Amino acid sequence: MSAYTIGKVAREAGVAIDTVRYYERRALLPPPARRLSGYREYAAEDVRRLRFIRRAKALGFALEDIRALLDLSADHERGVRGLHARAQARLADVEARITQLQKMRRGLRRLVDACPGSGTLDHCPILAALDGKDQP
Amino acid sequence: MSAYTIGKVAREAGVAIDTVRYYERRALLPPPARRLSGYREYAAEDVRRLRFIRRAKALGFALEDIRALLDLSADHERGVRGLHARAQARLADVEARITQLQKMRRGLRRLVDACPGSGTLDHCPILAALDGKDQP
DNA sequence: CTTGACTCTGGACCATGCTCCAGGGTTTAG
DNA sequence: CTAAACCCTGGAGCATGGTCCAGAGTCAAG
Repeated sequence: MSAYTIGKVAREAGVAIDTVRYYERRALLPPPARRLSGYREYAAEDVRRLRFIRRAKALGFALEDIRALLDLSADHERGVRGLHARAQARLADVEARITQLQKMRRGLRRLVDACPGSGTLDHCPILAALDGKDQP
Repeated sequence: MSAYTIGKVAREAGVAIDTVRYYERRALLPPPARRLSGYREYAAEDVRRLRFIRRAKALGFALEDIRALLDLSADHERGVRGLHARAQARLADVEARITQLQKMRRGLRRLVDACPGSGTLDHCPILAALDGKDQP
């Protein structure tokens, strides 16, 4: 069992040292073992966990969500079901965003194409792109 | 021209009153007309603008980005030169966001599809999928 | 052994995007 | 006319997700 210092585990996982301690405070990482000196000691498992957190963050999960994901991953009763549901919810959200952004892209494209120089269209296609009745 | 009070415009757009004033400070909304009493007076256009802001925010745009988009549309309406280039820059930004979200979608789909939603954690690939060597 | 790199704690600080408050004045329904 | 509902300003406070710091102790290479 190679043991990592906080600096090592941070480098391996690609995050800042302060971030590691911050995640510990936020309970995304369990309180690590300590040397007699008080130095934190991490294991390879923690590197994996940190990478998991980083990737989940990149997928748009909030830290609280990620904590929930990690908790579920340790829960043999409801773990799998919960993970599946949460990933699906996140997926639905991402798909909705893509749809909206595509609308905005159409609006911007029209703007770019339609006014090579100047000339006024009465209605701006950008605002119109996201127009619509109200239940976002 | 029906005029809206700040409370009305906020309700119509689905945001808080304080948020409207905050957006004014951040120049996402132009300084509105005032009554003699000092009360702000808004028009239907402002409701539209606020809704746009809300939706753009839901898409993950920062307020600064949204301000840029709004400036673009305002400049469009008054035929300002240089619009074309800026619109193209915004378009590139939106396209980058779409690409990024599509990546997320692929990642999430892999998780959702691969996970049966039942069974034991050892068979749930979500954790495994978020694991792995490092090149995010 | 010394020196430079590393780690500890607790708390301050940052940017973003609100949200709330006090202590006023204004509007409007009845 | 009056009470309830609304609006004003300026500034403080909050949640998120970190980031930085001082002042002190620890570790490892040479």
